[in-house]
Amino acid sequence: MSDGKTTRANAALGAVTMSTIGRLAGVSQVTVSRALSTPSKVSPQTLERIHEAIRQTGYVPNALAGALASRRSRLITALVPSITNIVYSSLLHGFSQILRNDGYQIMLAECGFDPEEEERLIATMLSRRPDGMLLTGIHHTPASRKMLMGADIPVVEVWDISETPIDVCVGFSHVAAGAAVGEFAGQQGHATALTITAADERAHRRRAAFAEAFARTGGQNVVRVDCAGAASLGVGRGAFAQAVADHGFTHGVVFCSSDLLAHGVLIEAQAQGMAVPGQVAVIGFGDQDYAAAVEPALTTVKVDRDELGRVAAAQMQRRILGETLETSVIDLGFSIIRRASA
Amino acid sequence: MSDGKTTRANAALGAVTMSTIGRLAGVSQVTVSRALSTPSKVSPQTLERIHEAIRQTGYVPNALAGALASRRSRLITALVPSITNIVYSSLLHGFSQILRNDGYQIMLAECGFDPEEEERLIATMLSRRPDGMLLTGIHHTPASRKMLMGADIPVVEVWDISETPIDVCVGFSHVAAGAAVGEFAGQQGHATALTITAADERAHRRRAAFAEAFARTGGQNVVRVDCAGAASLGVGRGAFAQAVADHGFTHGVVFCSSDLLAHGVLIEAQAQGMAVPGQVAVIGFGDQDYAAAVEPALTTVKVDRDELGRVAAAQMQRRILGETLETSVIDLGFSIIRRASA
DNA sequence: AACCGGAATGAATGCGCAAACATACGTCTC
DNA sequence: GAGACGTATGTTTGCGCATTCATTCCGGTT
Repeated sequence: MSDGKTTRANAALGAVTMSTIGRLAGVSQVTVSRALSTPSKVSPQTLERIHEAIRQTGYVPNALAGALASRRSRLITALVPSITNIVYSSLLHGFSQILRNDGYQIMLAECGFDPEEEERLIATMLSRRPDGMLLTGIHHTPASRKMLMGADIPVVEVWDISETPIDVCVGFSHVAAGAAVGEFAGQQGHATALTITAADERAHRRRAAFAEAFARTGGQNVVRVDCAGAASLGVGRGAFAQAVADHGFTHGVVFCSSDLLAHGVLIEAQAQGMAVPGQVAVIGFGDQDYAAAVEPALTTVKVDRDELGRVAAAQMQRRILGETLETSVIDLGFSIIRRASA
Repeated sequence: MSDGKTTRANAALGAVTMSTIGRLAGVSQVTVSRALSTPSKVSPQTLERIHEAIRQTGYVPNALAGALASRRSRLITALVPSITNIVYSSLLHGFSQILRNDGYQIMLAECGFDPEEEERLIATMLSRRPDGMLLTGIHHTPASRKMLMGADIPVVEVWDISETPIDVCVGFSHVAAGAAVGEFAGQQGHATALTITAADERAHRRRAAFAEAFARTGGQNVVRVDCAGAASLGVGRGAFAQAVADHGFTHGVVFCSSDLLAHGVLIEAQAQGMAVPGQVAVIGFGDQDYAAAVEPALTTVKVDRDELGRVAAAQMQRRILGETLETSVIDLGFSIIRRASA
């Protein structure tokens, strides 16, 4: 026992440390450390005594101290615009599950859609010395980029693809997705389109690509309704009602930036007695679990979020292991799921 | 400068520490520490030099080391059954916001509805030495309780109330809520009720209380459908279809354990041509934002989740400041929001 | 018998910071 | 002008652990 003084101080504070356990088991602190991280290097009898001491005291290792000493925190931070938005939280599901199995903890934070707020959060998160970081989207402030590159940890950007990723990015092209829906709508022979778009930069990129492709494929005109806040069923209803009332939208195709908005449109169209898809065709985005369950079932754009989370996790693992990745941009694509609504 | 050796080692590793900053600014490490935590104790000129050095190097403080030295991590962990379930994630919203303003970071984890999994997560979370912990629900394994009481940190349990909280609990009585809906349904003169309940222990307590109160208030019989997995719109539709097909449920009141399930019931009832609320009355739980936006608008039980998050945060703050609280159980109640569906 | 090599353990050190204590140099008071 | 006090800084120490480098003890070799 090397640290009589230390353990006395601990006792006064009531804190149980590795030294406490060691003293109870008749070994030194190092042996306890080994028993927990590399048990094969400790004899079975010693291991048993150590575990007994841990059981008796209810000892919980101090990961802060461990991380400080080893320079590995086994912590991965994730930054999403909104945890209440199922698009992002479901993506995290696959991601966390895989990394949890590797012994990593995920620390989550919500940055809204504001790059400045994101920058502040990146700074506080980096102060916890994570072993890796997951970001949503590819647009970050210059200061954020600088901090991240200086941090020298793997950074995975998801839900979009970029020519110039910070490190690795996994996602799909929002422009391609919007354009694909625009062509789909145009080919169905609609003359008029309505876009309902939430306050999300990526949604607006899809909208712009949609409008361009719709016009190119024979569409005549596009009515545009942008929503200020977060998407919700009520916002979708309201936006559609507004398009009908203010813009005289009575026939055509509606492209919503999320299934939630599209669902709101379905409800409002039904309330107004408009036939879907006969009079109004509705297309959502995201293929949420309810998209197939609504009436009529929703035509939408599917992005495999579970797969996205899994691939992001796999890339994170490989980067943590120090592998230099050949491809740093992974495009997972999307698909249009055609159901009854359009 | 006391630590020439240390700084040399740092330089080799490329790590910027307080000593690095101090050297650049011509002061000691302590002064840098003071500049960041108590700037009023440092002269303006020194402060300026320190900030300049921080800017140049892109220094980010190491919160792990700070927490280890000060024994305060400025970290609060929260454990919820599911982050994709908006009931819990919206509750966290108010909670995080308040504590973030106090300089606390929130670390989130998802435990499903499994106490064993919760126990494992509590252990890993405690290893990060949080300054406080938020738990969902009041049922935890004995080992969990022991760890938490031993950790000597504030623990706030939310979304339920208990006779024997670990520390503080903030919520409402699920039994009282279920009973209130049961009476409400009985008084409307329905003879038959259908309960659709997700796999959630609290939801089942509400269901049982509902059935008891419904019978007491004149109800004749209760059809019971329990769902295995998580609630969703599709599951609600399916459960209602099953009740109609297998149990011959054609008239009466439906009490769902969540608004999501209730929404599914609305859609299925409409698809089957059943009038709501004329033939079938539907009652949800949670008062989600879409409850008012669906057709017909959903009658439901409202729990002020924002308020709940805020109160939980306030209690956490006070306990962290060391105040011994008079009341450790706070019942926030609930209310039945009567809309068109029942 | 001298040697080797592996298994099990321990001593010493430092991760980056905050807290306690110490010092230097003023300014104000009687 | 001696003491008291305040402001700005520095020195020292240790938080609890992982890492590195010994050390001891063993059975097996030659």
